[in-house]
Amino acid sequence: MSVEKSKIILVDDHPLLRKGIQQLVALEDDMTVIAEAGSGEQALKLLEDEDPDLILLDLNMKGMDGIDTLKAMRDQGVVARIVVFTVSDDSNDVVSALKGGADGYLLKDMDPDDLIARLREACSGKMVLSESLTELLAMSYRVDNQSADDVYTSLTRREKEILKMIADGLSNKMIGRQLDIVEATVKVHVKNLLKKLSLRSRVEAAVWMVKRKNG
Amino acid sequence: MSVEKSKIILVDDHPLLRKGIQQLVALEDDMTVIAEAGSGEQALKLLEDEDPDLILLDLNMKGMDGIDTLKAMRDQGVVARIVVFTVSDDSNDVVSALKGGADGYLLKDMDPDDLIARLREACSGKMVLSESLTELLAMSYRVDNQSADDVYTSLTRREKEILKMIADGLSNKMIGRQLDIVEATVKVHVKNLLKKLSLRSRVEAAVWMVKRKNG
DNA sequence: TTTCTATTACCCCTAAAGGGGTAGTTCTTC
DNA sequence: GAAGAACTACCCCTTTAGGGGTAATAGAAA
Repeated sequence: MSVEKSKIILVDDHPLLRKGIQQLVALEDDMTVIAEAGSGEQALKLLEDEDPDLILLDLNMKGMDGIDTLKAMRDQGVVARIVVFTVSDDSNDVVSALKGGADGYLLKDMDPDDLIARLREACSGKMVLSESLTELLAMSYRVDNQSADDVYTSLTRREKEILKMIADGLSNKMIGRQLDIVEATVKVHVKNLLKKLSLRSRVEAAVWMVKRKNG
Repeated sequence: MSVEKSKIILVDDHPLLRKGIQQLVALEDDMTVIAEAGSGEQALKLLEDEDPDLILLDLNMKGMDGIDTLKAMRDQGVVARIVVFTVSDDSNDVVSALKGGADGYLLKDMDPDDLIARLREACSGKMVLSESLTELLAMSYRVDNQSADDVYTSLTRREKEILKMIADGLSNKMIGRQLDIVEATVKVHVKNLLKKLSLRSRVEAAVWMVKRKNG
């Protein structure tokens, strides 16, 4: 009797990419794709019946996003190794995936043969990360120990209010008029929120806010 | 003698996706993938030797982006049908792709069988569009006559470069250092790009840029 | 050739931003 | 009631941003 094949589940909303990986895996004799899901919800349902060794999970999906799916899987007690497989090399995504219990983070932009090798490593229990992420991870630890969302909640009501207005392109004077306080007071709030967010200018604050909302 | 197969070139920076499509097409007897490119530059070089009937082009690539590649192809006199194949359902992308001379716009998030059918239609000269884009196109005509992308493309190379840096939070002085030009010159470019984009400050410009990219 | 655009660099100026401080008020929390 | 956080308002100051102008240079287009 031959060695048991590693059972893999693919979660990605692109049928084509699933097909590509599925056919790639099919060429190997030590692993097999036992199921596919096109959404987080579908994947969670699938896991009620299936017991895979590895789940390859896309982050950028319609509906429930990858990070939420990941967390839900862990909450559901899924013991399979979960490897995030995405195009995003945003440090926030990487960090929150790892904090959410991911066993790996691979970028889609990789060589097919490389992918197979990484999947094999992941099945054997190794943590797999794309090379280009190493530096990025180091950065994210150095720059902000505290995840982006924690920092935001540390802002006061007024600061959040003003941050939103900054992202709308309002000047301090205009914000003051809007809130019926003097410009000098607005500047105090801006000063404080920049410090809390470790940002150097209102431009960075605006970008931070926009990316946080829909990036 | 059998009918000639339609010759297809794939342009996408994800090897896996290329593989998926390539194998999918291989199952059909009326079309064949004759070449693949992982970047816009590579694709343009390829077209010096190859004469495909259809080019399937990803928008979101590293280096030269899809729209620029598309335009460059048309400038080079490429007569093949060019179908954009991407994840982006941003109306700006759709409009500028069509204005750039695309013969179709398909979302990656589609059924494999559907894709094959659409490719076949495209080869036969039909314009192919994903269903979900219809409403979006209507919207883009209703809301703003001048699409955001037209404005963007009206920027010079230098202005685009500086706009990106603004979105990264750099000050004029830092941009100058980066580009090895004096701050005063940077200010000239900022002044001009703000005017072209009808924006009132670098904060608005930064937000505009971020939203344009991933909003 | 001439014309036009892009890029560079400088002049002028005002407005806006940001960082430091002190200090009064209100409201909650211990 | 005391302590602390939040919000307000002002002082000081320097740096940055933005809008107007002129002008030289290089390269592409007509």
